[in-house]
Amino acid sequence: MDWCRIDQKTADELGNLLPVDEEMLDLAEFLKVFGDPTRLRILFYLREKPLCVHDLSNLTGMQQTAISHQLKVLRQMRMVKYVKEGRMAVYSLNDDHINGILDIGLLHLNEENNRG
Amino acid sequence: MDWCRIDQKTADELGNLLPVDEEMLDLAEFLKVFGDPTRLRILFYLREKPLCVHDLSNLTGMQQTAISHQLKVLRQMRMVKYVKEGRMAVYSLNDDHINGILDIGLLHLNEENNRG
DNA sequence: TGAATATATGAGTATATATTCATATAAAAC
DNA sequence: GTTTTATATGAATATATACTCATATATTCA
Repeated sequence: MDWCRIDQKTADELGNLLPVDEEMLDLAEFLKVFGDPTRLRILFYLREKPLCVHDLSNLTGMQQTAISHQLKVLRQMRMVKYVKEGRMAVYSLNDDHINGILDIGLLHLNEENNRG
Repeated sequence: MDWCRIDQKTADELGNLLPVDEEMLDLAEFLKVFGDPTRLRILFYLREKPLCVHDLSNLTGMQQTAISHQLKVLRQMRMVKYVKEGRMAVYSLNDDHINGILDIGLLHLNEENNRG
């Protein structure tokens, strides 16, 4: 084997600390959701207040269909839920980890902004 | 205006709670890094131990060039740093927020796995 | 000096994806 | 019952991106 710095035993130990491949794919798929500004905005709004599609569309300045498509992604990842009120669908957050990640994101932003 | 549920005042208040557009783009770009399984693996390995490119390549089972390309992304986002040791480049984490996000990711994974 | 090793990078390619447009469904208003 | 409103969705398109291949650079070793 041609390892620069670590031996097989160390490699095995490291490997055991990580999620297995399938879990890693699931995790990447979950975290990928946070990597789009439209979805981020939706999540930031919903963390403040349950909102209907039309309001999210107006708040973000995006077309209704664009919002609906992104809400579908968020629904499929079980990150939001909704209740029907008449012809409206009122969406809200459905995953406790979203707030944690958004908060870390804000911390990161602040530190980046306070850089020389 | 045609808001289903909220008025202009509420909309303005909500808007003030969110990062402005440019910051939102930066934040999405930062969080997007976590949305790829190869980069995730690199980050999980580096959080345990500084490693050279070749070891990361062996540990992940990815080609050296693929790892180098991803390390370039991570460098440009200032999420990793490296020191040259002879002809090796030993990489390590360079952002305190990475661990927080990875930890939340693991929590999320566990909860998803403990579902019916 | 020449060969091997470690890393980086540009080009090309295949795939993913975010948005728009057209349209469907369903509830409310008239 | 027809129109309007709220939402969802399939198709098409444009863009982003992850990987591979070829290759360049730089260091170590013989």
